Amino acid sequence: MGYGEKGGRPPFKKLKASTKFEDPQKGIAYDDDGYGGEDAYDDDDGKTKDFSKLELKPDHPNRPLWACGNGRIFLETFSPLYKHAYDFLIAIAEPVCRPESMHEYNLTPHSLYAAVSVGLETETVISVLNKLSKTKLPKEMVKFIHDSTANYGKVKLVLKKNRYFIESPFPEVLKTLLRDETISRSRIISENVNGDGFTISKAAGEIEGTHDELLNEAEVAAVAEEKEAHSFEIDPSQVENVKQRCLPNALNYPMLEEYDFRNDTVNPDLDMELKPQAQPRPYQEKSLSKMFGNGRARSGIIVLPCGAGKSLVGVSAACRIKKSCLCLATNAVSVDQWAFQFKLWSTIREEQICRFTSDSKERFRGNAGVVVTTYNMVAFGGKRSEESEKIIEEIRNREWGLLLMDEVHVVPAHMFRKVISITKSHCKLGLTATLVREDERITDLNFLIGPKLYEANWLDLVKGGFIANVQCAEVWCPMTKEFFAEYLKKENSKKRQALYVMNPNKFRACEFLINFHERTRGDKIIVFADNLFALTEYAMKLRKPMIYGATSHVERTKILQAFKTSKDINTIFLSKVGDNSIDIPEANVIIQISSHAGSRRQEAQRLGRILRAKGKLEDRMAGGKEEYNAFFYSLVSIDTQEMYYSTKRQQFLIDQGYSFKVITSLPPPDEGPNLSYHRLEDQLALLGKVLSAGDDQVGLEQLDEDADEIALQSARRSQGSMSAMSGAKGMVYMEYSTGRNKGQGQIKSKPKDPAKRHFLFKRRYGAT
DNA sequence: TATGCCGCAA
DNA sequence: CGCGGTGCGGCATA
Repeated sequence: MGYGEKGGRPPFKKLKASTKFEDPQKGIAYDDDGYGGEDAYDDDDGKTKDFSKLELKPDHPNRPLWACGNGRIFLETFSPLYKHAYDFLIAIAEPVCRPESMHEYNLTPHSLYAAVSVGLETETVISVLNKLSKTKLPKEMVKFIHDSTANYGKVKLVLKKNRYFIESPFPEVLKTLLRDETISRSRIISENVNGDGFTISKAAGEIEGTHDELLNEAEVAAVAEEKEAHSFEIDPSQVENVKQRCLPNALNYPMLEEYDFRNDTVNPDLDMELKPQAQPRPYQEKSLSKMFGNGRARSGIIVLPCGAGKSLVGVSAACRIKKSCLCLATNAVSVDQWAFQFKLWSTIREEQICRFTSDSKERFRGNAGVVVTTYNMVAFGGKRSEESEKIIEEIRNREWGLLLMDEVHVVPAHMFRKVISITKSHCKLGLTATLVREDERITDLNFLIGPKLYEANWLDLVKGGFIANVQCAEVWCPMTKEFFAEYLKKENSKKRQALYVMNPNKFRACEFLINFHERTRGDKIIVFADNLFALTEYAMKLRKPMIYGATSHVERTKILQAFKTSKDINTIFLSKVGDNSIDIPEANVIIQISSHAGSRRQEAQRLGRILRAKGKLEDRMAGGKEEYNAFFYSLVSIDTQEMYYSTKRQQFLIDQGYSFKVITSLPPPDEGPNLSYHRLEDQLALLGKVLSAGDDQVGLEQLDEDADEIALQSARRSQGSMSAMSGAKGMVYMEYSTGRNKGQGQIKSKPKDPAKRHFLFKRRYGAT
């Protein structure tokens, strides 16, 4: 009995025969590839390191993949099959980490869901994986793929004449779904039903000419399968709930949403084509082929870096569907840009595209058109002006062919739910530069919009010359003695932040970098600071223009115009306003002097600002052979909290495939006297300013609901001078504050964030 | 009566 | 949790 198994397949002997490695663990442990050792994967359950089950194929050097039993897949980027393998992996797995020579991917139920959504079949996934893999696929992996995909693609959500239907070729599947309480409650009983209570219809489907070779077989099979479809109707307001019930973590019949736009005779056509000069690049074409692979429009998300031309993808999609399109952006500026892009790339007529924002309420003529507006306008729940009320009513009542959603990663999930419940659309396309978010709401996006259809690899786009080649560097600035002494004294995180951001050595490094890039390279520089105080101090001292929230619209455009055109304005300072929507293609250097506690999203966004620099830069540097044409610096004060956050952000960039450099000697010693704050007394003056400003803010923060405290604070502030504020007195105040809290027993009900607590108190509170 | 600017709310 | 965006009402201007 036991012998049968053993005799059938002796894995160890076979392994030894087929490789020259004596010890399989050592042989495949990547150390020889300089892959960074095993420590990086300690978070795993340990299976990653257990390579004993892998059997190397005789021709393994020709195959680019390592597949592990726990769902991890590693891809050698130097393989001649890299391109094929990349396209395939990105379709079936989640990229974890994509450095230069080795990519890491993870198979998840969601990633496999996405794979099936773009038309891949279970057996295709397994056979292609097997073909690319250096080893025979682990049994666990094959089983996992089978288990995860068995039910995918069996159920569809279809919008017909403003009514939603759940459709499937398998009536027994529909019965299974209806056994779920949520779904059966959402059902609407309609006429024309058969004995099972389902409507039967012909589900026709034609295949479009161009195909991805990998998808071809699967698609033919898929189309052949659906000769007739059974369906039942559901309540439009319950669509999201029903979708959620169908997800892999619940009933596990994820619904596909596809729009058979060519056979939609109910909704009026919109006459628009791509202009001949609009030539999508290969990766843009690829995104579109994933979306339209089977002649219908699939809902989902396309991930392209900023500056890689997301808008052309969006406009192209709208031009293929040729139905009314609702385009959502994050703010009014972005709305203008989208309207402009539609006019630029497509033949849409002026009166058929309109913007809907607080100050431009346009309406399109005829029975179809494109409306560009913001998420806020659609989701806004408060009282609207009469005009807005009318337009929003039109948006509600219309059946949209395409719901085009820009920057889906920045929109809160509840906003999406609202938008999607308000609008009725056949197809939803989400565009984003990154799916990384601090909160883990990505999974929401998966069912609110659809699976990820395509994700471009940044490094490949760099190599293809489509986006700029960026040098990322972290500049480590030592704290000056005086600033560090104060830093150690402070417990309040606000004050500490002020100190490490205003660190004179950081300022000098910043000044040096600006001078260097302005004078020796003729670059255009953006300096980012989250902290308003630091932003103004830096900008004033260096006499550079700055833009923040309070900067008027007129002023903003004036500054940006000067930055773009004038030879004299080469550096601008931006607050968080610059993170989104301010479009500055001219800039090719970014310096961060402070950033939000390790927000990877912010990092990606800012990096995106300079990625599009490519084309123009080449003109400017004609002849000179530059390896890098864009620069991204993060300035960090050594031995402060910043160091902790920066690790997180670094990891993000490394995961994205950027090499990271740490610079420790900026500014160079001989630059000393040429830069600000060379003299100790200047540094001390700055310190005084920081301390008093910090105290002021602390005061305001503590004011809240307590009247006595307000009186105390204003009295304290009226003492004014910085000497009264600094040193011992500041400490006295802190003790007073914590002591009071403790006395009233508020610590239990309202504990302070551990990170902000003074290290001396941490242990005590933690213990109780 | 149309327009632009400001402060407020969530 | 602070900062920024957004729509809207109110107010003043021409």
